[in-house]
Amino acid sequence: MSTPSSPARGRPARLNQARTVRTALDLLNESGLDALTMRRLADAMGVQAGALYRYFATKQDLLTAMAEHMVGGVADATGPAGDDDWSEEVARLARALRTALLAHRDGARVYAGTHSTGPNTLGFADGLIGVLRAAGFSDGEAARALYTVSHFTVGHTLEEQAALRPEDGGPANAGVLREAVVEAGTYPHLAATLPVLTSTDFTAHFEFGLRLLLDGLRAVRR
Amino acid sequence: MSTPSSPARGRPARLNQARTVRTALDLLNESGLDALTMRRLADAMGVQAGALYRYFATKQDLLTAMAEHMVGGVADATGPAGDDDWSEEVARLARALRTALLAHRDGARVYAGTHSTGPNTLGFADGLIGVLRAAGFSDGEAARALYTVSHFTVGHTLEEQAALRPEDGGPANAGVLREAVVEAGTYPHLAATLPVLTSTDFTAHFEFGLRLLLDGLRAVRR
DNA sequence: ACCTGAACACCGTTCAAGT
DNA sequence: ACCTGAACACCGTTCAAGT
Repeated sequence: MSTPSSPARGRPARLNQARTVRTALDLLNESGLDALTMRRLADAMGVQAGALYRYFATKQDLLTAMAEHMVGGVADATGPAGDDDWSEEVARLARALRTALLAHRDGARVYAGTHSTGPNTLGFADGLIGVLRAAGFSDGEAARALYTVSHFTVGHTLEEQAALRPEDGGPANAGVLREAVVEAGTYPHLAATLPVLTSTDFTAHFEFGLRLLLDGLRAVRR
Repeated sequence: MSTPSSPARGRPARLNQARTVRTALDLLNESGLDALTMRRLADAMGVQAGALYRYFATKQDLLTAMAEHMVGGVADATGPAGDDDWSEEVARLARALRTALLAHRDGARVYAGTHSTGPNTLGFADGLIGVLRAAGFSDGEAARALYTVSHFTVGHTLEEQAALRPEDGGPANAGVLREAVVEAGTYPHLAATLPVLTSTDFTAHFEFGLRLLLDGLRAVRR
């Protein structure tokens, strides 16, 4: 974090961290992660690429700030009055994370490639662990359940967004898989389940996995 | 797949797909994914970078072949006589996938970034779905369970390997998280569970998540 | 204090030309 | 048929110098 010193002497800054992150997220939505370069971002802000390094020490730092911004509000995905049972609260948080990642092109890829310790990321983690601790899970169970839910959610959304990209995995992916399975003729179980495997109802896939995790947590709790 | 035509006329080839993939995996282990460039790989093979494009149309194709090679043998991770119950078979397959990804530096990152339709990847998928179908799960349940198990396993291993890298997430990560949580003073649940959250017993984390999924599958099956 | 201009050390990929 | 050499169109990052 290379925040320029506070007293506003000299020229008024044309750049700042917040505006840079917002512009970067706009550019991400328009062009995708592969096209998000420091030069193009600088261009979009009417500045030279080197100038960005006054606000972010590395591109990785910028991506981390973008990831943190993307999950803003996810931690607030708690029950209206908190009278929901714990499994519905966990489901709400997981769904909110997926939705937040889906809200930006390549959102899951950006999130998976960074490790924010900002308030949005930590707030989500604290909230999820808090729900489970309140429900009687041990510290170890609650912490590990956070990891399981997070890894599943990010892993799922990574695939979901990859399947939407034209280059790799797009509408083509289903065809490629079908072709490979049929051509080989040696994968009876893949052949039998192809309609489900190539379904684009990603919400159904996500909800199935989420249900497994919640049922698993119920079983663990005895 | 740009396999050069079969009849061996002209010069004997110094390059081929199999040797290139093996050398690339060696280089990956030595230097990591970020240092795996077409130029460095060509160098390691005593050739110019452009020559690689006779065997792989793009770097992405090379990475896909590497991913496919990495998970060789994972599909064979089935019971010694097949007399195990289905949940132990699924566990075996999931553990074998994690182990295969861990066997190469940045293995999960390579795997997550590609979509192989080779026999190792499809064999794993077919095997896992087959175990579940034989156990009485519906086609839809079996196919979706494959996705859930895969996404969790890859997501987990992605984090596990990120935590082992020095630059981002290494031994430093635990410290960074602790610092952020303590400094803010507003994350009681993270503070309480910090010892578990920063534990480097990744096998325990993985086994917990796997157990949730298997218990969830048992519940789904009624 | 903030940004420009220009450079450094690279990338993935293409393709005429050599052997 | 297989590979070289050289180029094209980029990258992230640094840093003296301007204002």
